Amino acid sequence: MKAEDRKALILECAKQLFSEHGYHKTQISDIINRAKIARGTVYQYFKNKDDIFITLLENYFDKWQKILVRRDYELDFSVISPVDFLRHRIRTTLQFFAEDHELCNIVLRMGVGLHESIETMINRLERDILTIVKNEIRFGQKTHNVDENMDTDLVASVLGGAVLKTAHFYFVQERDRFKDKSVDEIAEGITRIFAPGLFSKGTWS
Amino acid sequence: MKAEDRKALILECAKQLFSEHGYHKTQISDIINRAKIARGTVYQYFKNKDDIFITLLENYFDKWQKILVRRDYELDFSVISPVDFLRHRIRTTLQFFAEDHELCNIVLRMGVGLHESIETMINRLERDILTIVKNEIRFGQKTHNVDENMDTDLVASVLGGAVLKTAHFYFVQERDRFKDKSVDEIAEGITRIFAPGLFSKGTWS
Amino acid sequence: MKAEDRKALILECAKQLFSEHGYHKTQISDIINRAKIARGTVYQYFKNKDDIFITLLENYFDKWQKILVRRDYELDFSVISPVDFLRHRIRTTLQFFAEDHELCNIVLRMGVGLHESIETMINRLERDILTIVKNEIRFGQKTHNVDENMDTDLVASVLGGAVLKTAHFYFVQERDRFKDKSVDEIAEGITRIFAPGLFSKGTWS
Amino acid sequence: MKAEDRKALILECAKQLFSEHGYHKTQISDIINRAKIARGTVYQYFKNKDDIFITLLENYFDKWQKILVRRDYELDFSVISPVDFLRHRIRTTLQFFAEDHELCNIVLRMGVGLHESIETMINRLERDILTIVKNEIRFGQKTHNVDENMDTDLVASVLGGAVLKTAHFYFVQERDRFKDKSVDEIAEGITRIFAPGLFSKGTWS
DNA sequence: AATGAATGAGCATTCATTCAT
DNA sequence: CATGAATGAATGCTCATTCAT
Repeated sequence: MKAEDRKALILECAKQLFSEHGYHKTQISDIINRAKIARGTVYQYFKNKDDIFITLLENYFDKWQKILVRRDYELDFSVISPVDFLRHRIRTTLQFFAEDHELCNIVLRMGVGLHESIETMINRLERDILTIVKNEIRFGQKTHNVDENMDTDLVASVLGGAVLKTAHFYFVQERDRFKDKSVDEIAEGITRIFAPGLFSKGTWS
Repeated sequence: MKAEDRKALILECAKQLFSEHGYHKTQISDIINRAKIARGTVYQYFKNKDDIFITLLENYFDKWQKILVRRDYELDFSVISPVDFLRHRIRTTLQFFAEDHELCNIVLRMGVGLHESIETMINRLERDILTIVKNEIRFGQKTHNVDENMDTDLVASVLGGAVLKTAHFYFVQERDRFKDKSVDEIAEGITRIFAPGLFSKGTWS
Repeated sequence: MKAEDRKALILECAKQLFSEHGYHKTQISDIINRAKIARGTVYQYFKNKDDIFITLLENYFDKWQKILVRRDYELDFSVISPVDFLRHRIRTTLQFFAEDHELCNIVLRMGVGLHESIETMINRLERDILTIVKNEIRFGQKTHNVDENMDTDLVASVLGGAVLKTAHFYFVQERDRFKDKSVDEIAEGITRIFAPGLFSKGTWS
Repeated sequence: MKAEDRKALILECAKQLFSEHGYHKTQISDIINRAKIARGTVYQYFKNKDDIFITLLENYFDKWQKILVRRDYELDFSVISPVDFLRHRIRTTLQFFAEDHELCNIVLRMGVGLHESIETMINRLERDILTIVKNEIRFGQKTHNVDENMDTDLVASVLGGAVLKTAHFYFVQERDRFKDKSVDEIAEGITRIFAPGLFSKGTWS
């Protein structure tokens, strides 16, 4: 077996396991068992466990950037409409994640790998939050303020993802940079983005 | 010191540490050092380390639900417009997260305690993704397809959060339930939600 | 409740628990739960956990010595035969253990209190040893060398207890004192004690 | 060093320590210090501390059974007398224990690792019991009812071991099975086994 | 290069004992 | 005397990493 193949084998097995059980619950033992190689071999190709994980992420990111660039060549910007461009971007991104759900899970849920009981709790919490959002959209549909053809699962997921990520962005990640930004201002901004799409009936035939 | 206070003290210290360093890198020793209590005391109030984390999440979720209910009393549904309702919901949720950025960090599971180098890598990846999205929005603004008053940070965060969360929802979390749903269909749905808000000029005065 | 009663209560509960689960697996918590007293109260009457155990053993030994002395008054040595004396001594001792099987268990099986799996193993080993001895006695009965009315359970227990205890006495406890004593010599001695009783037919009508 | 040797080394050191200080007082640290190996090495060969102990017991029991079988080939059952057979069995068993006094101590479970003070107390109790028995035998010798050549240490050990083991067997171990058996019946049985051997003068020349 | 036995720092958890109320 | 919250020393076990073969 060639060196490159062996490295790829380790990465593939690690990817599966990191996705299934998360970083912490995945042990070197698990990786070598699945790859059917010796313990020391891992360290011939990777500095340590972190290195495997980072390589995985880097590969993934590179792949994404390449896809973005490649797909762009297919677009003729002088012709395509903004809506088509947005749709294209979203589709390309989704396609990318759809093709490798394991890496999708790793990148978007790095927190996985806590103990059983905690995972259960987190999953319940996530589901509960989405359910609440979904119920409110359905209420909007009943009162004829929201298009009945809208997919509630989709809207809940989009809204939930947007709001939570934005909260995290302003209040944690870039907290210092935006410490003067008021909650009202952010809420207003998000509302303006969503309101037209959510409350303009007839677009979801 | 009353028993309830002591339990609250442990939770408070644990919350800070879990937020700062994540679950795995936070040790019982860190908690007791910060709380200035004895090792055994932790186990008088909590079954184990997991129990602390779960209690934190549960408290947080309860708190959120209570706030949602309480704020709803302030609304007169017969009068309020759908947009106002949406804005209200978003503001309430943001407010909640803004008030406790530590729990925000824990719940949204960034920095769950991976090693230094991995955290760095993940953060870079996240920032890079947002930057790409931001650049595209700016491009839209230059071509006068997107309102120039729009906050690119906000839109990037909203769009990024929405798309990534939706990818995770359909391709990982609820993969089996939606295995027949096509990527195009999902992309179309997301586009319909965002397009009206993003490309209707004049709403961001 | 009077002080003496309270001390007796603690001893009684401790005795039960030490017998059921052994010294190590019995925790102070178990004792105070069963006695329905406070944790600190135990230390008002006993210096520490050891003190409880030792008090239990001492009480037991005192009791036994008193019974031995008391019963002796009932005997008229000028009349009683040696056999009757032996029978009397054995009966008295057995009676004593029979009256308090919990303390019997504590005194005779101090080793109890290991982990589940070990206890299981030890018990199996003990049963296996007795079974082997029993089978050999039955073989003796089939070849008409041993009285058929003899109770094989009893003989196995007596022989097993005698040989194992003697081994422990000469090879562990008093090893130094008897380092010159040969195994053959000891085996010969034990044989002489048992042979007449085991192979004289007709005594077990 | 070969793997089997290393496992044997751990077992040997553990055996010594378990015999010296008992199961509970023997720590993994003690074992690795004596074996001069690393902490983790222990867990490469044994699942946990219990596993070491159980392996020790199992090895010992297997060894005993094998010796019993091996020695039996040496016997010609058509020729050997019952007394010779009994002597042979006892000698074989004693020989086995004599060869490994450490395992003897472990199996017969004295000194299972209680605290210093308790061990002392238990040992005193044991010695006292044997002394009482010994004195009574000497009294029998003075009254010429017991052969003067009899070894009082031996008889005390045999009688003590037999009676205590039998008490434990009927009143604790197999309590439910024999709840109808009277103390008198048991005492009578034991007496019949011992009386002929103890009171027939001239056999101990 | 490949192997896998050996390593040992690191950590959660237990539980007898204390002491302020 | 009684209480029970607080204490902290003690310990078994894990698992990423190393290195001699």
